[in-house]
Amino acid sequence: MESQDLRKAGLKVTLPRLKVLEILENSEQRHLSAEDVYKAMLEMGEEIGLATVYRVLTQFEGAGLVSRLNIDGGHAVFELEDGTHHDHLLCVRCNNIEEFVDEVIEKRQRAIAKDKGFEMTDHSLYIYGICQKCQK
Amino acid sequence: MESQDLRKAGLKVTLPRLKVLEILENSEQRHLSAEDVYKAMLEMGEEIGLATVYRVLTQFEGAGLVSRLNIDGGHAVFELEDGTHHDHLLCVRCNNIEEFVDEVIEKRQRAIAKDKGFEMTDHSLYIYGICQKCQK
DNA sequence: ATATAAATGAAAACTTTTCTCATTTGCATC
DNA sequence: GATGCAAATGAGAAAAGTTTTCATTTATAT
Repeated sequence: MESQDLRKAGLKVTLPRLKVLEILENSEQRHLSAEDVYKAMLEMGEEIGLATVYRVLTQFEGAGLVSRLNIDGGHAVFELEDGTHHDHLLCVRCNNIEEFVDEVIEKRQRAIAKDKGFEMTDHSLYIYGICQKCQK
Repeated sequence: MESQDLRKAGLKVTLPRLKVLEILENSEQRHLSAEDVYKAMLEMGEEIGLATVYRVLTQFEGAGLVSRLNIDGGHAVFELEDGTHHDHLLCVRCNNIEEFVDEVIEKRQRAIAKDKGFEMTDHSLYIYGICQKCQK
C-alpha cells in the first residue's frame, strides 16, 4: 500500500522510509517533529539515525507526502499531507495543534498580495492561544 | 529622548543600548536581524559583542520597544514597535519586507479562535511572494 | 566618592538541522 | 538466485542562529 507511494515518488522502498510513514500514520498526534519521529522509532525497537529521519522527512515533503510547519521559534513539525490546504491553531500551554480552513482569509490574502504587487507563492498563518482543555 | 524610554523600561542607560536604538531608528531598512545590527554597529566604529546585541534586542522586546518576527526557516528580525498591529509580506527573492493591516482577517481570526474554544494570545501571518521589483 | 547591582564582551554551549563519507541496501539485470 | 551499481543509511562533524557563563566593567543611588 505505502510502498506504491514511495515508488511513485521515485524513492526506493526502504525500511526506514516505511517505518517513518507508519509512525506518521499511526501516531495519535498528527503533528510530529523529527525528534518525535526519531524517538518513536527507537521505542519501536528500530535502529535509525536522526539524520536519516530528517532526510526522509525532507524527501517526503518534496514528494508531497508530508508538509512541514515552521513553528514560532525555530523547530519544525511534519504532518501527513491530506491534499487540503489549512492553517493552524496552536495551544501555547499543551502544544496541541488544531487545523482550520477559512476561505474568507484565503481570499483576503490573495487580494492583499495583488494590491501590493506581490506574486504570492505561499503563506503561513498561525493563531496562538490557550485551548479549551487548558483553560480549566 | 530615548534615555527616557530605557529608564521607563527599567533598563540602565548604556552606550550599547543607546546605539542599538539609534541604529533601529536610523536604518533605511525597518527590519533588521541581530547580525545586521551588529554589523551596523561595527561600521559605526562602535565596539560591541554579538551577545550584547541579542541581549539588548530581547530586553527591548520585553519592554515593548521592539517586536521580533520569526521568519520561515529560523532567523529572527526586529522592528521598532510603533504601536500598530500589522502583518507582513516577504519577498522570497530580495527578502524585502512590507507591512499590511487587514481588519477583515483580524476579525476572522478572532472568530475562528472563539469557534475552536481558544483564548487567542497572539497570531502570526506571513504572505510569501515575489515583489513587484523582482518580477521584472 | 563609593558600594553594589546590573551590563558587557568573549568564548563556550546549545538547539535544530544539514553535510560528509565510508558502509550497506534495494533493485534491475544476468 | 547471483551480481553490480546507484541510492540510501548511520555516525559524527559541521553549520547557523541564539543563549549562557563568568570574569570584568559600568551606571547609578547613597
